[in-house]
Amino acid sequence: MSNETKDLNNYHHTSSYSHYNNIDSQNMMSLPYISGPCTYNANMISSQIGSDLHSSSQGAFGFGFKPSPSSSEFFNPSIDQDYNYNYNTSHKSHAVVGGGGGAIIENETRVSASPSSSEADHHGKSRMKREADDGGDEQRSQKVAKTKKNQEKKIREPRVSFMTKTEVDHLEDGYRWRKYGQKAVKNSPYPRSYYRCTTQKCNVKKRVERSYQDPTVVITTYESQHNHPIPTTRRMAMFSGPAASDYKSSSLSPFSSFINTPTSFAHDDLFRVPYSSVNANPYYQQQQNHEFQNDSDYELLKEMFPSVFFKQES
DNA sequence: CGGCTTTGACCAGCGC
DNA sequence: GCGCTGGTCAAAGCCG
Repeated sequence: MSNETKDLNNYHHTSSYSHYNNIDSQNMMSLPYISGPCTYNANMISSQIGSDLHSSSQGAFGFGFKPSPSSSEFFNPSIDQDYNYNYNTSHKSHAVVGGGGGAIIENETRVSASPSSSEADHHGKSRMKREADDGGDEQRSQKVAKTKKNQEKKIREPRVSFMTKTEVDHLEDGYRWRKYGQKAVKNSPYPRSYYRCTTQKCNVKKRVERSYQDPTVVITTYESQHNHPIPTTRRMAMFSGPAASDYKSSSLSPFSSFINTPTSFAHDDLFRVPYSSVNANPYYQQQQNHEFQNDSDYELLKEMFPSVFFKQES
């Protein structure tokens, strides 16, 4: 058990509960009931992805979870668009996935589209603060001015939230993260941990918090996008994955930890076992059921999660 | 010794 | 204006 897990356990039953704090539950979108092989409803996802993400030139959220096979059961991706789009739809459902390994897994997958300005403000603020701190107190006043300027330009990073049913708090996703903060969340017994990608010039952050409603669920929110391949050092040895330079061929993705296509885990036996029956690959769904309404939906998903699709198409 | 976590302090936004 | 809250910083400590 990780230190963080111990800490989280210590926080248990220390205060009252509220909602998924930063996950806008009212605006979250859930996938319909799924039985049998879990084919992810890519239609619903893609229709929620904003054009900002779609038009991203940096690729996509190139990450994939590597939860402990023994403890992690499932995870759900949701997309917290975090832009000023108006979504009038709100669906909620549960999926019951019959696992080939014998496990029955119940999950709820939501796509969140909650516009939020405070986050971006903090994002810009912190960057400004760091710049100012590097230069000493003299630049502190400049920081204020910069901050005001920055507020005029509210650049919001795309965010993707995943709800993962796992005992592991910090899921392995192939990237290296440095924890830079932990905060107690209002009305939640579980703290929220803040991580930053350790790669230089990569400002991807992620928040990890355990759902108060279901302590077995970990909510991971990624912010921004990696501008570098998955590092090959240390943890990557666990993946037996592609070389860092071979980013496009990586099998690691938000989907890949619960997708079991022959190519997805061909090199990772540990991966295959716990997710052997779960197929949530949207492309797989397209192939099997032709449920994509149009090519743009598929293309959109491809941009969001290229590592899945490159694997599929290779 | 480098990388990472911990943790109290700080700051800005927001609501009252 | 004040208090609350979320997000971040950074010093200190831990660990391999």
